[in-house]
Amino acid sequence: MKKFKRYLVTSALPYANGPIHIGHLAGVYVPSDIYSRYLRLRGEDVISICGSDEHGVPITLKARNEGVTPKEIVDRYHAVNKKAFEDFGIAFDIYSRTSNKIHYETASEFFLKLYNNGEFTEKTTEQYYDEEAGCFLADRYIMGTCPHCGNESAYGDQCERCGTSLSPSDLINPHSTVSGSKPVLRETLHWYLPLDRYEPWLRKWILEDHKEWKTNVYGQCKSWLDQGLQPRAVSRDLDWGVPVPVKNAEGKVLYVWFDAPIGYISATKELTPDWEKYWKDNETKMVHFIGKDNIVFHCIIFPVMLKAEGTYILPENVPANEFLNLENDKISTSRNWAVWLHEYLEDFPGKQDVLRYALCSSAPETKDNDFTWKEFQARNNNELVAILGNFVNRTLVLTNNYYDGNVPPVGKADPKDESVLKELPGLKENVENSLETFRFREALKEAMNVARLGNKYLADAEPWKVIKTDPERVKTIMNIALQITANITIILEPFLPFSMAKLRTWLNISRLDWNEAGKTNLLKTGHKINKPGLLFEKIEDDEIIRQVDKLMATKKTNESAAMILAPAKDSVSFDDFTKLDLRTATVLEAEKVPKTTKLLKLKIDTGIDVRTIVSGIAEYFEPESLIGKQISIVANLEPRKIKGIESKGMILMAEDKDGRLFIVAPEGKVNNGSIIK
RNA sequence: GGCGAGAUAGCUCAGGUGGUUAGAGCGCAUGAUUCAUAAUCAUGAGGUCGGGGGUUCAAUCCCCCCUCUCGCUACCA
Repeated sequence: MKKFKRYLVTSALPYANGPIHIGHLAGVYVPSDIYSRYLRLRGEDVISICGSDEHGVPITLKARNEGVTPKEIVDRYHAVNKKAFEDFGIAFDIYSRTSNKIHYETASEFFLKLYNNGEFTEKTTEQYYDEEAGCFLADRYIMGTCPHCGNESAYGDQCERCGTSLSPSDLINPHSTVSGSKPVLRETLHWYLPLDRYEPWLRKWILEDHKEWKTNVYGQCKSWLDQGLQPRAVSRDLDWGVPVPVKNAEGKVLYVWFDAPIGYISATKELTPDWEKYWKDNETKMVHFIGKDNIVFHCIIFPVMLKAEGTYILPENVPANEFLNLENDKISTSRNWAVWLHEYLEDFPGKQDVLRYALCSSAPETKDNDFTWKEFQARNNNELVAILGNFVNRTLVLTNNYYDGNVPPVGKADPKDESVLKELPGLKENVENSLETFRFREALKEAMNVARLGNKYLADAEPWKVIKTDPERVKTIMNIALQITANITIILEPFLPFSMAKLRTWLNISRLDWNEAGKTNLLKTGHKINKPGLLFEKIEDDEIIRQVDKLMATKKTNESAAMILAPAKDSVSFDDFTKLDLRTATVLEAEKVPKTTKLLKLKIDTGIDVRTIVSGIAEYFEPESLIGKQISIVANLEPRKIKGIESKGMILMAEDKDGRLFIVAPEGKVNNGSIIK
């Protein structure tokens, strides 16, 4: 394996429109922190970079909703998250933010360099424009009626009620959320990064040179490359972000995906004048810690940017994790289904390491994983308390009882002692190998094996028995148990920094270098240790019940929450109503439209004719079950081609809160073609 | 529908190159033990490796088909 002189560790920049939750931690920040703490402990030159990602449309929207400026939003969450990370012991060397001046400069320079090198293509497209407010509108700024579910407050990119993804042109009665006026299409110029130009290079760099990447990462990249890459716009019409630094670009900013990863660079610049050493020297190993939603940006787009710029190094690895669920349900900010870091820190003061441990032991490394409070409790009580805390406690208590806290001398080691001591270097190596291949769960398990080894040793050697018959022998036993304890302070340090700091004060030692691990003379004979406390406390059922209840309350709130009903529509004249030709009809044939998930092709008898309707209902109805069913239709809707099939009309359905569809039909059998009025 | 990832013990997961009897932690059962926060240590039970075909002397692993979960994507008048 190539040896590197220094390390640059980046962690995905959290988006500054909400607080950090356990999903972020398990996927990104806990692993990256363990990794960088381990490297520091080994004495490597390593910097760990993170910061708030503060641009983009969602922040401007949230600001608008709350009637504050975007700056106020990002200031708020930057402060909350920065503090939460600090309190939790995520030891970034810098937690910067993309609204900093240095970032504007860095991002502008980066853009200009690519611009001047002719790396961009320009394209004029039609975008929606608000004539009253005098600005272009991002999709999110356009609202209208969802053509799918009738929700009148659907956004131009998505209807929040039925989850359908939309484009602004889909909306019925679109209006700008800025001024309320009707948006018009207007031409606008944007710059594009032609990813396709770099496809051959990417194929080699990833598919051939980085076969060691995690299968989920590698597979996803391959999938993108095989589908063929498209040029991607690097600018947007928006007033919140880094302005595009060229002429005739008023009102245009760098698209947030372009701007955000450059945040890693500007944060490094802010941290050290030596930043180029980390970004431009082949002897630096760069590692991006991210979640799986970010794979394409960090493995394809950002590398293309760096490559196009020409002077930067590329990541050696991108250990993306999958997602963490919470109590069997997807973590969701909008549904408040999460364990928020700042709340955890309040509810469980001093228990940072417990959460670090629980999240690392069940990190979603190879597939989505589920966090439950019951498991959290079990990890604490059965592992941290019972195995680690207990071993440390019995060793320190015995030492204090027998020797008044002085480390006793080692006598002649018997074969049992020697075999135990010989295991230490092996365990240390196991942890190293696992960490260096980004298997954090495995690394933690191996690290805990040191404590297991200690417990087993004590049980076998039985110093509390031997003390009655051979006190000299007990000195050796306790010395060895103490050396194991000292090893624990090193090997578990990257995972449990708070507890190991505590343990060091009890052992009365300062922090030891990783390379000391495995040695059996870390504590000198006669060294005086302090009175210990408890390393971990049991977590009782009531604390867990309280947390689960909190979540159940959330669930109840969500379930009982009234369906978000579309507001009443403007009244229409009777004449307008009579323009609609609503009729009864009967389904004659029904089949799935090939290569679609939702579409059914129906042949129906409308009384006046037999026609074909394509309808997006396949997820809720078996085709056969519809045959013979009476339905209601809009008979005079403009025909439209869907997946190449001409659809003449629309079937009326009632949609429940959860998206389930129900046929709207006459109560009794009536003739096909009967008018509905 | 397409693409990617996954499905292994009650739970969470290993199983790098196909090769004895498929492993670990937690949980469970039994025994030992009492220095320790009812902690520890030992032993054990527990598996149709999602289902079905195929290749092979040999398949958890390779190939094909299917089912289910997650993500990306297409589709919704």
